[in-house]
Amino acid sequence: MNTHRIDLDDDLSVKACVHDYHPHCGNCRLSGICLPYALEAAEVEQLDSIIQRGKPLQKGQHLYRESDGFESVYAVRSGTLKAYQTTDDGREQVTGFYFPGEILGMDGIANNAHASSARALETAAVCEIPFSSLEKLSASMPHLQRHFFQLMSREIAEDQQLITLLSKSSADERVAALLLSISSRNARRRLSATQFRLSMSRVDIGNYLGLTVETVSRVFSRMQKLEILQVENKEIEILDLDALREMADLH
Amino acid sequence: MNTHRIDLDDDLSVKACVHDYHPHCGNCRLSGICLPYALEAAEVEQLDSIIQRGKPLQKGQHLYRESDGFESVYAVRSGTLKAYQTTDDGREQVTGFYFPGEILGMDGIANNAHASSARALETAAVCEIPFSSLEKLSASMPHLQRHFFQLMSREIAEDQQLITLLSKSSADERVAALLLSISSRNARRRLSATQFRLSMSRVDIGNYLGLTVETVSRVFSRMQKLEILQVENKEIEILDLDALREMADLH
DNA sequence: CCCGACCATTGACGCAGGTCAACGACCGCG
DNA sequence: CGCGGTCGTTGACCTGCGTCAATGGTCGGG
Repeated sequence: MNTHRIDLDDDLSVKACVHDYHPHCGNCRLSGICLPYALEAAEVEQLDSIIQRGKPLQKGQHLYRESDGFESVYAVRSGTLKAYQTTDDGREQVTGFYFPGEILGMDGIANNAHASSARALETAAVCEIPFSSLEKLSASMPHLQRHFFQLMSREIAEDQQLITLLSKSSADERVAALLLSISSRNARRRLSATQFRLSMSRVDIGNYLGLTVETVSRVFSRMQKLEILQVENKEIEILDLDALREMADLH
Repeated sequence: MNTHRIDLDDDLSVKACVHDYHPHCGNCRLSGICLPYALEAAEVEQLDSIIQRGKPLQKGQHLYRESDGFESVYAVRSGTLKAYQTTDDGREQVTGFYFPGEILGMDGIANNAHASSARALETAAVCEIPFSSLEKLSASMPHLQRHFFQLMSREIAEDQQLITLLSKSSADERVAALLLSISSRNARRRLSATQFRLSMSRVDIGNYLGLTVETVSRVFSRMQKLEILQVENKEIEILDLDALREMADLH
């Protein structure tokens, strides 16, 4: 079922109790991804103290909506979320998928209002990090400040990667690139880089990549025929990683 | 010729001298765009002291290159720059145009190396802001810290706009959106919102928008025929702003 | 002032991927 | 366990934009 949950629950805080256990950053398996390396225990403790952990989001539930007031950024603890914008004429654009350890909501800082909406693609837990507290804390913790600059910078760099992808690549390249991205993000969390379950629908994939469902489906079929991929509904197995890389790079 | 230069030079610092005049933030006409509003004079002075102003870039000259070590972010003082990435297979992707008052280079923070290259589209002057100094200063100036978070957040939000554009829009919509973007950025600098000179080539426009030169050219011609635009080489006049907006929104 | 290189425009044509349609598979629900 | 709804796949067809090619226009350098 939900392997992330298992990942996270096997090392609970000492404060844990049945209906209100309290996981914290100090023992979170994902801290290597979402926290700066260089933080000292006391600093982690401080950071931990500002973080709020709400009840899990159910599939389809919103974490925040476009134009909601901006209060916090969020770290994904388990599950997957998608961020998306709605254009004036009602079309939807998925701008990103967020996996455990990743941070979302940073596009809301500029105007004190979220520039996108975020909803859970499956049951998901998040850590809420109130931004005003984070700002204050950053001023006294250089590592933390730097880390947030870096996180935002990475988001920019990744968006630019996506821009290039959308602007220059064929359908095959786009799908290949997404699969490789998911693969490497899985690897970072010590999950399989070659076998995983897509938590998003084909519609979402197509939307994200600027393709129609039909095209995404055809690409999957084609890759399966070429024995690059094993597709069984949402279950994906990458059979030939090199071929996939080649596909993503150039035509 | 270069109206920006005139804009900037008519109010020189008292320290000005022939070969080494020293403009500073306190009297820069663009400070409303690139600095936080809430900064006090003494704070501006401090910020000013870390900023370096090199000699102008000539057309085509690089400000930084992809994978150069990351040292600074840059504020455009005059002229225009483009940022672009080069993919493995040699294709180029323009990721942004930067006008006076705008800040570039923030994508380099994540990995301590620039994620894109930046070159001048015409003679341009920039203020170099060493990032390590900026970080230190931010820690003691909450307004400044907040401002930089906001700037980066805005860059993210804008990139996401572009993603939507590339993913969902027709050639007409893309070109219309770019023209409107330039128009409103001009307005912010108190230049004409309806008449301007495109500093970038059709190739760059096409590249940025994920279109070929030919398509860009055809769209311009079509818009001219519809009396939405007056195109005379790089000189653009928007004749019907509403029609252009309509074109950008939906089909 | 002239030349060559580059830039922009326009036309003819082809193709990748969008659109429309039909159908099968899966899944949550009663 | 059967039923309706959503999701995914596949095929046939169509079209917007890319590609190729030819021509004119502009600009910087000698």
